[in-house]
Amino acid sequence: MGDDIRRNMALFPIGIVMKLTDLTARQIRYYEQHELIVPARTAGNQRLFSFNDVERLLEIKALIEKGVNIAGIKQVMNPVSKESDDATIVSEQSEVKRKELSDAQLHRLLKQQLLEKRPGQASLIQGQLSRFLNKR
DNA sequence: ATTCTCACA
DNA sequence: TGTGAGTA
Repeated sequence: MGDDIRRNMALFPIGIVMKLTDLTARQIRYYEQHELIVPARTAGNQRLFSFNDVERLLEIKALIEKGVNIAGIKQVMNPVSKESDDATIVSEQSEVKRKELSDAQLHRLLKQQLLEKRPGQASLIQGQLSRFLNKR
């Protein structure tokens, strides 16, 4: 799997992930505390999430809605894999260029991401995707 | 304007 | 989990 790195590239800040997953910042940080996700951090201690993180959050959200608690989710979900954690922080550039990335290049990545996922989960993601793209 | 940690009338 | 405080 080559583009595995791309899936683990830390791209977006918590604000975008909130719109992407419909979770509150509180919840996202809470799940991180319980090691359900391990987002990367910028030099300024800002969280940077990857597609993997977002997908995991969507899975977590689905389970939570089914009444599963943190303990249960930890068992159902594979504990954050080995060194596959975000080592590549894509952001941390000039403000302007950062927005360029999260607009043009992001669309390209999102498209690829959707193509590689199975129809079932892909549609699930597209739902969140629409809301994300309608941000302004 | 955003995000972060901490703490609880 | 929400939310406000005080930062970076």
